[in-house]
Amino acid sequence: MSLPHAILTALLEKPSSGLELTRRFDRSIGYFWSATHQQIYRELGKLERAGFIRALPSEQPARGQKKEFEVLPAGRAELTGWASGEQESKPIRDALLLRLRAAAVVGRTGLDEELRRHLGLHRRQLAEYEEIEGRDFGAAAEPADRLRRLVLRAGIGLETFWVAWLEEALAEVEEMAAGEDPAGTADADAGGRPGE
Amino acid sequence: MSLPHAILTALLEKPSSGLELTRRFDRSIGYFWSATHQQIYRELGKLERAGFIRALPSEQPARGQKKEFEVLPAGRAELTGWASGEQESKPIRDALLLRLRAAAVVGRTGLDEELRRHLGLHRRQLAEYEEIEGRDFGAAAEPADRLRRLVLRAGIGLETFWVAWLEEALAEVEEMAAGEDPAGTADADAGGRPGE
DNA sequence: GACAGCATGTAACATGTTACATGATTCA
DNA sequence: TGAATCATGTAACATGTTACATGCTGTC
Repeated sequence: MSLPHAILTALLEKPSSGLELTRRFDRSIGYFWSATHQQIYRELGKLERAGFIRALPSEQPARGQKKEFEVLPAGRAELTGWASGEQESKPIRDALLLRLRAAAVVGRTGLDEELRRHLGLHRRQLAEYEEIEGRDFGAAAEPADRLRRLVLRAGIGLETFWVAWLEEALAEVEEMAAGEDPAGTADADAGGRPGE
Repeated sequence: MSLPHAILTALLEKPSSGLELTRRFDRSIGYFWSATHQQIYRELGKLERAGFIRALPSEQPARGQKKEFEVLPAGRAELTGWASGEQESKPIRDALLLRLRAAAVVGRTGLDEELRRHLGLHRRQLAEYEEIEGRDFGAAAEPADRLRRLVLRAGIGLETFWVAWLEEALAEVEEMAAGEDPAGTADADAGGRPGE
């Protein structure tokens, strides 16, 4: 139940059309909550029917015509309630970690290239976040900007972690390849299973 | 498309029934790929129909009777292909960050308590991971265990990050409360919007 | 008027969540 | 025999993904 609240937040920051929202979900908000345009249009319809948002009156009701939405008081109240309550964070769900665990059982063919590729991606993302921080956030500003900067710093911290972990993982995998299994393709045994 | 592969990995590590899998998805594998028993049973059905796994022959086909599964060669091949190919990691999706961003617009009522609560949860999770590392992984072992340890170290790194970030966020939010907005409940304005 | 690009959608399907249903086993 | 627990499932719905459909606007 977070996409509607992401949309309400974005619309409070600035009334927008579906496509404008889609673009903002590719940057900004999208850095920690992504959504496709199909999801956004579907959700805009629901929010409108629920009375949380309304289309800005601009006479065109037709398909292919731009349609801007703004948040109504009920929508702001809904968002306030959601933001101030309790909510558990979901456990980690990461396919790369899963694949590492699979590689422990079926062999680590191609693993080092994949780790290197991800390392490159995360380094690029980290650089992008750091550029945004340098460009948009200078000295301590008003509360709203300080909160947005905290969010950005979470992104920076996470990417920093991934870069460090991937470097560690790559070193470990290369050391394993240099060691007892020159081909690096043999299946590992299934005995022991610590970590259960 | 990761749950079937998570199940194949788990079954290769050890043939299991649906309920046993469910339990392992609450520890171990579940630390980076969670699943409920309903998902697991549904997926076991699909994997069986696809010829990737089979029920161990033990005569009982009835409801309420334990049913153990093992991976067939086709299943192992499927997993090997999935683990050795390319695959993008999904962008971050974190509701707490989204709520921080919402708080920048609708006010930060209750935010500090929520941050403290999450800090406690992440500290506990970190301690659990560290205990597992100390208990199950000693000196460098065989390749399979070294890979599993790498996965665990990702969990440790992520929790370490969250603890550090939450401490930073809490300090910042408390400083904001001590500053220009004693009540801490007023709405922030919507002007500026850096980070777009 | 043809085409590119903008803008809004529909449809079908996969995955994840929540609530509930049913049968087997054990033990008081 | 009745309650607790183990074990396997169904149903309904919410959310996310992929592919496609339709109408508008500007420009060559």
